[in-house]
Amino acid sequence: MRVTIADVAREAGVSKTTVSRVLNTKGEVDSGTASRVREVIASLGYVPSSGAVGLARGTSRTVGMLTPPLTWPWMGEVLQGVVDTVEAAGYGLLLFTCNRGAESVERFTSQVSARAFDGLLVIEPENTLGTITAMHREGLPVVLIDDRGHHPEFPSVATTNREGGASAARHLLASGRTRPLIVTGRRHFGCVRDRLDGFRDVLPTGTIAEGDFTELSGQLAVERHLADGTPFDSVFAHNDLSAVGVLRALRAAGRSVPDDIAVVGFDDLPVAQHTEPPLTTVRQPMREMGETAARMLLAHLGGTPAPDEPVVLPTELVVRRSAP
Amino acid sequence: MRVTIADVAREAGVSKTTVSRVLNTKGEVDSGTASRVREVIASLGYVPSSGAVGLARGTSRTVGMLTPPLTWPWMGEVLQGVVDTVEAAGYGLLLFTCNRGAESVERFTSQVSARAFDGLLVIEPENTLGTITAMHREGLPVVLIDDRGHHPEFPSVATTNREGGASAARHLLASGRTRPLIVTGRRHFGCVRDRLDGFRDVLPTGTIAEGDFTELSGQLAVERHLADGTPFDSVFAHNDLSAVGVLRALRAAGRSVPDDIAVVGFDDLPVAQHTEPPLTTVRQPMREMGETAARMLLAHLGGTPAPDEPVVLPTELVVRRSAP
DNA sequence: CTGAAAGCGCTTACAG
DNA sequence: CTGAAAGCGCTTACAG
Repeated sequence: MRVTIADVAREAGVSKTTVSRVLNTKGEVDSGTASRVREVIASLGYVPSSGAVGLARGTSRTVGMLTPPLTWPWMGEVLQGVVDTVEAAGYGLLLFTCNRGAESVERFTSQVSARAFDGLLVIEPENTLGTITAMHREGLPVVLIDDRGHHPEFPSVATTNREGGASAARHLLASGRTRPLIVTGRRHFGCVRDRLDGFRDVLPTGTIAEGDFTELSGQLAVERHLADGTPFDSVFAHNDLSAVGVLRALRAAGRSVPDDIAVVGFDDLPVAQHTEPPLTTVRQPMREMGETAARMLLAHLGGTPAPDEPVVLPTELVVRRSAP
Repeated sequence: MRVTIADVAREAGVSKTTVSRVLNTKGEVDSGTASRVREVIASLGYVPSSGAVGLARGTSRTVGMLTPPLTWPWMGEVLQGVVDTVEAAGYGLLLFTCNRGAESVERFTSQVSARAFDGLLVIEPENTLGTITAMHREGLPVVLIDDRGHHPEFPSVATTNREGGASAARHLLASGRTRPLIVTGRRHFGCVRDRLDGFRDVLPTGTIAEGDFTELSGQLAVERHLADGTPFDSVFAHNDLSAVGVLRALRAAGRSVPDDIAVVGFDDLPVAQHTEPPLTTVRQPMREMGETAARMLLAHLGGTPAPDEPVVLPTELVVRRSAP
């Protein structure tokens, strides 16, 4: 049988009210009584039922998190940052991915109405930004971890995409490269525009090839421009995955990296250390973004008003052999 | 204000009991009454509070999951398999990682006592198998996703490590390799012993180097045996990460893969497609293991007795250029 | 400093 | 087929 607050009260010879006060350290309890109650709690191994506490208090001490597919290469970092922060605050983390179409979005929505969690962390809500915005308007605290420049009407954490692009350009320029091939992601993403603008502020020359963040798109872009005869002495790929495709195509074409062509990526995934040659890249602080977003949400739940500007964490250029 | 079952009852002119029966499709309700209630539910946008339902029913319709660091390369696959299955069943998934030492284990333990979830999925519980076993004995349904051969006293899902090792050996033997260097993981892991045994059943010759599943350990093993003058015509690395280190060391030493030395890994991480040359490896069905474990746990929660043998999912040899 | 009682929002015998 | 009432395990005014 489960041990309840009533068992503790009986055993300690006090009321449930008093046990509750001890549990929640409400101060106004005689210290002798309090320590007696604490002893009973320990000896009985009593732990309050989270469901009952939640019902009585009207909060769940749980935050929800809605993510894109967990197999995305940097998801583990973000998630780890979130889990660590949430756990340390004594909150639970409820995970949702909604990657099975409308039905799963609906299910998620009803979890929100069911008050299964007090606040929501969101990453890259492909087609759900509208739904999320509606939930936020209804009063659900939300924080977005935003790699793509959505600029929502609720708090978010982002990174310095523009400065990241600029840092890549400065690095290439410093080693005398002036004719970059830029392999972007989809142009409708805010982060892609920012990375591109930052880069071109510094290095306005070169060629732009629109990719889609996949390895294949990096490979195809290089193959096409090599075939075209487009002259380029370097490549700035908007993410590491497409940079891997770039490296592959260059190797296949017999171009040496970095001697013929220097390559810079974006993200700093683990794979960046394992490419041949290892990839110079602009690091996104994914774990820190997860931690920061979780802290913002928890602070908001604790009553601190949320910042009305996105919180922006700095990128960092990581120099490896593909662009020394 | 939150819409409650009382609001629905009043609006529909019935008792809360009746609304509850409609909600839980208990049959014994007049179909006219039922549809009227359903209309009111829809028009009010009523969703039952999960906390209240959980308290009244004594279950949370939530499963917990305890994982090692989420940045491990194959965690995303497992987690995705679990989340999909759990979501589809209408359950929530509460995530814990306990990677901040004793304090976080304690916190996790108290979540268990708090009945925050009905059952637990566990991956690779480094130092927590004792705790978990105790929880299982106390009545918590548990399923282990087991990459390491723990053979616990509760249900688990595993993969064919022994046959996987054997398939690697058969493949190498078929291309005429007879002097393998085997880079293992830590020998106390059951999976390491199994992979080794399976391999040696087929190919009992060669040299064994104990590694620890890190890239560095693969690299060092090769460097050492190259320096030793140990003759080997192939390498079987017990995971892909150490295989990456193996490839790096071979390249640095000017050995060609696969002409001089063929290399086979284990796992089939995404990186296996991006190494130079791409890595032949034994695929572990991580996503399927996650799905299967989640299904087993849900079935158990639904009353089906759990299988007393581990459920074993097959590995598959994926042939790429490092060992054609 | 302490307790009796109401209430959080449901479900579930029990009675009709 | 339907409802009143008790109960799930807590918290929180309120009164003393």
